[in-house]
Amino acid sequence: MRLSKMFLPTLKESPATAEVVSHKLMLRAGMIRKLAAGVYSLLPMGVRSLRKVEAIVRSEMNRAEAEEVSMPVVIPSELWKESGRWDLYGKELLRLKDRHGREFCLGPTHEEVITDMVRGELRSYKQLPVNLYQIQTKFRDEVRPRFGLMRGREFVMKDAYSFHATDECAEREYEVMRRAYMNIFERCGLEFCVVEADSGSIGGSFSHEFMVLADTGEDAVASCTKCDYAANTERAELRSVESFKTSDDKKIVEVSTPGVKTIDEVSEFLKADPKSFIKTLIYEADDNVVVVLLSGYSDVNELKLKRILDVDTLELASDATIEEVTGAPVGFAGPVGLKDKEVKIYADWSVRDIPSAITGANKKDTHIENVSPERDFKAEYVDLRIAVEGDLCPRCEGGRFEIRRGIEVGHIFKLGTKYSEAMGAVFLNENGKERPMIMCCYGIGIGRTAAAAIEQNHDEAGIMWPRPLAPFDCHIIPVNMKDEGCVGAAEALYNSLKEEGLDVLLDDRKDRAGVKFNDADLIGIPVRVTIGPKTLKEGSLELKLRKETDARLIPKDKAVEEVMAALNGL
RNA sequence: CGGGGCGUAGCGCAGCCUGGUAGCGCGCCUGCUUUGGGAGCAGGAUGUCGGAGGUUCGAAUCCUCUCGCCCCGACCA
Repeated sequence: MRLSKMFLPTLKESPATAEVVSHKLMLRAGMIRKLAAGVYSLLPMGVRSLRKVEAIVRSEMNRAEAEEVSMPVVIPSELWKESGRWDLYGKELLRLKDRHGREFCLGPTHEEVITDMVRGELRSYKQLPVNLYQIQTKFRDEVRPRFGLMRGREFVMKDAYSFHATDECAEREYEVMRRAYMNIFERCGLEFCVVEADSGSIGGSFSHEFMVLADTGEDAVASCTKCDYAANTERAELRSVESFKTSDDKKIVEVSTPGVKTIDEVSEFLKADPKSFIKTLIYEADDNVVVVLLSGYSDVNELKLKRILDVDTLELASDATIEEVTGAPVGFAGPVGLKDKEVKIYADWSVRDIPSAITGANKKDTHIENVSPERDFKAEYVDLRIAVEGDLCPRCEGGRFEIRRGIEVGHIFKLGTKYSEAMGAVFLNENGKERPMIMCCYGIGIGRTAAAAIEQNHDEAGIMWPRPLAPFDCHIIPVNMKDEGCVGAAEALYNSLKEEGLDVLLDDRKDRAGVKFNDADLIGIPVRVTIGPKTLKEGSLELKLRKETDARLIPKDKAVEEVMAALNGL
């Protein structure tokens, strides 16, 4: 491609609204432009780079013998009503009506459509398994889209769905896909890790996320320093505490704490360590009220709580409910004495580790000291906290958690029969018995992967594309467009490299060298060849890798081989 | 949804408090010079000041409503 003819509007300054590096650089490098919140157009440079991601994804999916299909973006509401998600999915599902008033939605994910596609067609265990995928635009009306392609409302996703006759078969395919995903992200040149994850509203029995490690990541990953356990912190299990720490038998005493409510305030007021507090939270779960206890320094993991309670909705109780349950204003709740009120108390394991605790007294302006969990209240002990740095690993002896930030670029789920049962996707097994198909699904954010690659590969001057994702392989810069030798050599190299099958960018604009160099650094093509009159006189050109600071001279008549060699070394 | 902020030229911003005929830098166009890390000089074009209503002799500026965008939180495959 000739840069003089390319639609490549680069920017010197970052638009004010961009916050993260990948977003800023994608805007500056002329890859994307915003149309509305979370909705972007891809410019030629953006398309090129996303196509590279798609090509890698497609080739690995095909190699794993999944088959490509293409499903509609506009989906009739009936399918979503069948699965039950029309009512459960919430506002993220963009709903619309056609001219007849029939309801549709824009597909945020395609379990319903694919299930509808195979049911009726696949009737026998002999026709299973199948694995179908597509690369397609999705729409999710996110509450807060941000960071450009990282979290858009409209985005390109590769989604795959497999159908099986048996659990074993489903799990085998899950493993095949896990490997395919590892190949994909390795081929993209990304530093990533695979973690256990929560399956969220998509449902299912287990799932793994593929996380590109980057400080700007929206997810936190806990990984063991000793064994290979790694999980999203919203999922990470913690080591259980089986026995109570013995208390020293002091009697409970009330202390007056006028107007002092939060753990910080009370610990300051009583000159007590926050670790000796039991934090009491009151939740409304579906239609019930539950009380949750944690050690004073930890935070509740609402996903774990939701799973334990097996409820759809969970939120902190209103002030009125808290007063009703505890008999005291907000800020003085505690577990002691609550047993009369028919509320279920769940305590995190960490509470067992506090022999003599301070809690609210369920009485205005009052706390109590010397509370002994075993002696003074009954609770069900479960894993409820969010994992933090230094927590003990649940899987090995002596390992501890390390917490890092990650960008979720891929997610695979074993769904089980959630959709096949709801939608009647059944087959006949060897015994002629009707059974729901076992399903798995597998997703990759294409644009997000490209964005994550930039987060991981950039410097002050711009993008440093990993070769496999780069919009072009080689960038040729004739330094002076009025120098015939210079232009001639550039044209010749441009043509030869194209003949080698490379994607080549020739900066044939009549601009000064500085402009070209700065744009080159910004758009980040991995190999750059500079052709200037000075070195040309000696029969050489300059070859520079974007990731290295220094250029080296190469003989003009060996230029093609040198460029190929440099690319192969990347 | 709660809290905060911003909408003025393609981009980045000033002007608003204290009302008086819209400005700066970059970019863009023309010409000459320049040509190895975002050139210099000269000339030039570009605005429903997000929108609607109001106050006023007069509104980018004050008031009301509204739309859009961004950040933090809540929420979320």
